Order: sequence, then structure tokens, then C-alpha cells
Amino acid sequence: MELRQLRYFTVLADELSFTRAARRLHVSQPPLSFQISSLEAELGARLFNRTSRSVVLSEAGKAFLPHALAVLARLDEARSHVKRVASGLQGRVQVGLAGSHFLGPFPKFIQQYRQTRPDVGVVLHEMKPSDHLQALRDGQLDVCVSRNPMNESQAKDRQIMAELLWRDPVVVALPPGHHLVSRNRLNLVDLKDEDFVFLRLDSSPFAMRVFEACVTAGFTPRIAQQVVEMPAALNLVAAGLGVALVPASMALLRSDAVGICSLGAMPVVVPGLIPISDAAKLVSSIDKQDINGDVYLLWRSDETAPAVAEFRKLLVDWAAHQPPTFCVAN
Amino acid sequence: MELRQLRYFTVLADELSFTRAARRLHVSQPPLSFQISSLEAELGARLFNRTSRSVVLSEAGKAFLPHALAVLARLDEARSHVKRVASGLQGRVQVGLAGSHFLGPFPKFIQQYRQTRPDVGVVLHEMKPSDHLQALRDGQLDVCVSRNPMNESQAKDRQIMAELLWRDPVVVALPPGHHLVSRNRLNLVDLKDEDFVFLRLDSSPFAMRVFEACVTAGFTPRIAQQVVEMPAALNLVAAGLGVALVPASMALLRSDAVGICSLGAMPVVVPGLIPISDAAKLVSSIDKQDINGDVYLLWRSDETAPAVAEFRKLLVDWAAHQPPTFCVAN
DNA sequence: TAGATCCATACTGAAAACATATCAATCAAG
DNA sequence: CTTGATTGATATGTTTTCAGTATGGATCTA
Repeated sequence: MELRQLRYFTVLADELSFTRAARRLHVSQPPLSFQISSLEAELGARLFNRTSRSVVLSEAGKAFLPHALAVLARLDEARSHVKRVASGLQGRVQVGLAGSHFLGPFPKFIQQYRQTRPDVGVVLHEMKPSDHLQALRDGQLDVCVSRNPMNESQAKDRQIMAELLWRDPVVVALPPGHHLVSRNRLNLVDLKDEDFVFLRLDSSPFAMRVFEACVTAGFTPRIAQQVVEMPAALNLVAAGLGVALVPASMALLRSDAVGICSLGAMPVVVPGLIPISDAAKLVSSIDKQDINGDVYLLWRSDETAPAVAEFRKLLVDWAAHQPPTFCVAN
Repeated sequence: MELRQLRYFTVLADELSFTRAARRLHVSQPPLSFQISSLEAELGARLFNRTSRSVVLSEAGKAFLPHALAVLARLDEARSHVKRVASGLQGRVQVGLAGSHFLGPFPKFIQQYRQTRPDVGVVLHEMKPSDHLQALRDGQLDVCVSRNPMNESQAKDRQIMAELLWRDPVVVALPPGHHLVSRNRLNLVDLKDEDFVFLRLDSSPFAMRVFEACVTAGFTPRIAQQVVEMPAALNLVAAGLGVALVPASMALLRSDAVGICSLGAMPVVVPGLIPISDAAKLVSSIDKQDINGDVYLLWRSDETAPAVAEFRKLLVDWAAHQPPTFCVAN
């Protein structure tokens, strides 16, 4: 059985005339007759009763017609389905992210994306940042939104790719009335005698990097409190239990309750909060550490799903064109 | 798009190896590669991601696979459906019949037929016998069970065919205590002074034939009562309102209440009811009229539906092999 | 009765599909 | 590191299939 035969059959069943049907099919009449009778031979039944002046569907033909129409319709459906999937208009994207990103620019993008791509299922998986890479490699996730910039040792065999989404400098959150609040820029080593509120080092590569930066700066931070979520750290700082090194976007959430100081070489412009009076550079040992909470998008380099590729491209482009929430003056 | 491509695709999606799939498809590997890439070109998307040592379904391929499988399955279904319809195992038969045939052998056949052909819908249409022919010609009915033997004038252009199902001689039903009851054979003319219970002449060609037989026999029957259904006629006879000329099978229904006499030349053997003491022939004018209630099957000669043809053949064969309810001795 | 219409058949040329042979890339074993 | 084996892609020649033209038989209409 061939699809050509099904197409010929359905048209002939509609026209009930070999001559007219052949015209509509843009073939001459003999091939049409041949294909129909060949189809009949294979099915073992006449599909049309030909009385020399008329052609009518036989019972077998009546039985066959809905199947033929359904098959042709299903193929059209298949074609458009494949086109949609291949162009990224339909599919599924598994996104891994830490809870803190629900508080940044990311939800706004998701909302817009869902409107323009209603047939792509975007599934957000909140999980510990330390699990992101493994979940990506396992295929549980297609992309990750993460503060982990992917150093070379982590990106084994170049399997994982990363691109910057938006900057998020690290600032120092100070309890209200803390003696350092009056300053608007600090060096890391200025904090060596403070009590610290830290994210759990084993669940956040970002926290680990901050911790190691302190060590490199010459002191081991005294960890007075450990938390899992950034907002909790800020709540503890606001309660006076210590200082914290957090991304500026997080500190902004409790700007009513904690003091914020920019850290290291780069003065951080938090619009409407701490005006920059002095743009001069402060050089310190921490500069080289590049301590920051910049947010990256991670994905497998061998990922081929069009919906994922589209999602990635749209997110990176969108992020590049967003006005930055925080400015890093230089 | 061609069915061959769908078949190749589904097997390749199963094997995930061009070499193995080609073996399973009994073709060499290059044609398989060609057909797949041709399908991909038409769909505008790669269906498989080939990394030089492995073949995996792409997202587009994953989307296409269920459609391809569904189409191939639907075609199998279509094949078997056509086969069933063409062999008469599936279909629809519209049967016209008078209410009186529900009282004869016919229901038993229907029951057996329904058991052996559960997928044929047999629809029984009780209707006036006078409407049978028109309903047949209109296509409302496929076959009729009728006492109308189809004389030549009715069978215009040989459009309607007929075949005898079972004999049903006409007998005379007499009220209890009627003076003719003692005889077991009568000539039609013996009834010339009786009151008659008749079927409505305009609804039953059989009644019309009986009426005309009386006229030919030399008298116009005095119609005292008119009914539509045969059993009603017998009830009226049992109530003493007149005599009736009815098929023997009908008279049998009220054999407790009416006397039965066979009519004309042929002694009727109603098993267990009226034993034949005399097999000698009585010759009368009515002989030539061949007045009887024999039951025929009628159908359009151009009918092509296999289920109808099968039904017809099975019914005629079955009827021929049934032991006769009434014997016509000669 | 002649002409027109319709489907079927016969034959020829073009297109499609297949098989054989071969190549480049990759992997595994020595 | 090299060699042999395996896999999918490519090239080419052959066979099969399909469509087009021409034609015939049957039926309907004028």
C-alpha cells in the first residue's frame, strides 16, 4: 500500500469519476485506474463498483474511506507537529535554579516566555546549587540558572557551557547601627574580626567561593550562623547576629533593615539607595579573586533539543537587553 | 512522504542503528540512509542525531514517532476492516417483513445468524407488505421476507429477485362448530355463501391475491370484517364472526380455537393436527390460481453489499435445510 | 445510427529505489 | 601509537515502478 494510492482513492471517492478525479490529481486517467485497481488487488476487495456509466463506492470502499482520510489527516498533523518541535515552538525545558533566583529578574522572563511560547512546558526545579551540575549531566535538567561561573576543572571535557546573564556584585550586609555602616566601601580584610552569617558551604558553591576569598584575604571567617537560603541570612543580620557577604540583589530585599556596603575594588551602584560619592578605585588583594554573585546560564554543550536551544538564546538575549539592576562603576 | 519511509523510520527508531535496521528491513544500508534523509529533508528537521558511533532520536524524531506508529497501525486496521466488510463478516442488513413473520421460522434464523455474525447489524423493519417493493427500490431495505412471489409485471426490468424460503399453503379457518368443520378439504367455491374476515386489501398483496382467487372461482367474497394483522383475523374467526383464508402457519397459532380445512387440490399436512386419510387429488378451478401463502425472500438484483449477499445466501440455504412445518402432499 | 463519454488495456519513456563498491571517521585491541 | 573493525555517508550502475500516449469496448444521447 502506498500513500499515493490513498490520496488517489480519497479524491476518487469524492469525485466518483476517474476522469474528473485524474484532472484534480494532475495525472492522466490510466495511472489513476491502475493505482486504484492495484490498491483493490492488495486489499482483496473492490473499492468501487463500476457500472459502465457510473462509479460508486462499494461497501468495502465505504469502510476504507474513513481510514484513508484519517491517515492522511494524521500525516498532516505529524508534519506540523515536527515543524513546531524542530523550531522550538513546542517542547519541554527543565530549568534548575536556586530559590534565590525567584527574587531576581528571572521570573519576569519566564512570564514573557510562557506568553510567546504557550506550547513549551517550562518546568522550574528549585534545588541546591551544588546539585546543578550533576542534574545537568544526568539529563534531569536542560539548563541551570546559577551563580557558579564554571571554572575549567568543573567543566569536564567541555561538556557544560555557561554564559553571563546579569551582574550581581557582592556587598556586605551589616546590622543596623554597626560601626562600619558609615563607610560605603570596604575591603574584605576589614571584616576579619566580625561574626559571620554564612550559607551552608556544602550546598552552595557560591558560599564556598566567598569563604575561600576570605581565607585568601588573610583570615578565616568566624561563622556564627549557617543558613540555606539567602533571605534567612539577611534576616539574621537584621537581627544583629553578624555580618554577611551576599549578592547585592539579595541585600536589596532587606534594604530597610540592614546596612549595605560595597566590597573591594568596585563601587556598587544600587540605584536610589547608596549614591556613589567617590568613583576612585580601591585596590586590594581581593580584586584578583573576582568575588561576585554574577548569575550565569549553564547548559550541556551537546544539547540538541530545539526548544531548549531557543529558550537559552531568548534568555541570554533578553538578559543582555535588560537595564542592569546594579551598576558596577569602574 | 511515503509509507516506506514511515516503515523504515519506525524500525530505525527501534534499532537505533542503520546497519541493524537495514538487516531487519531486508534492504541494504545505503537505501535506508537515503530514505531517512529524504524524509528528514521533506519534514525540514533531522529525525536522528548521528554522532559517528551512535544514532539517537532527536526531539523532532521523538515527536514524529507516535504519529508514524499510529498511521501504520491505522492502515493495518483498515486492511482488516475492509477484509471483514468484503467477506460479509461486518456490515448492515436492513430487513423488511410483515409482523406475521415474527411468528414463523424466521426469528430462529435471525438468532443463529446474529451469533455467527456478531458484527453484522441486522435491522428488522416491520411494515405493510404493500410497501416492501418500494422500500427495496428506494434502498431503505436490502431484503424482504414476503408472501409476494413477484410476478413479472411487478419485477420491472428484473430489478427485484425472489427465492422461495418455505411453503405455507392457504387453509380455511372456520369458527368452532361451523358446519364445514367436519370436512378436511374444501374447494374455494364451497365458501361462496360465507361471511369473510379479510386482511385489508390495500395493505396486503397476499390478501388481494386471495380475493381475486375468489372472484376467479366465481363469487365475490362477502367481507364482514377487515383487519391488518393475521392473528386478529383468527381471533375474529374464533369469535364466530366469519371464515378466513389464511396461511397454515397462522392458523396453527389458534388451532385450539378454530377449525382448519385444507383448500383446493393439495391436502395440507399439519403435523399432529389433521391427519391425511385421503391423498387423492381434488381438481378444482382454483388449482390453476396456485393460491398459497408461500414465503419468499426478495432483494435488488444489483445489490452488491457482501453482508447482504451473505445474509441472503445463508437464509436461503438455512430455509432449504429446515424440516418443513407443513407438508403439501401430492 | 452517429457521436460523445467513460473506464480499461497496451506500450513506451522517465523517475525512483535498490544493490555493490568505496570512503571517512571512530573505537578498541595489540 | 598503530592497526583492524565497524559505522554511516557517498558514488554508480541496474532493475523496478510509475506516468503518459494511444487505443479499444461499452454505454448513453441526439
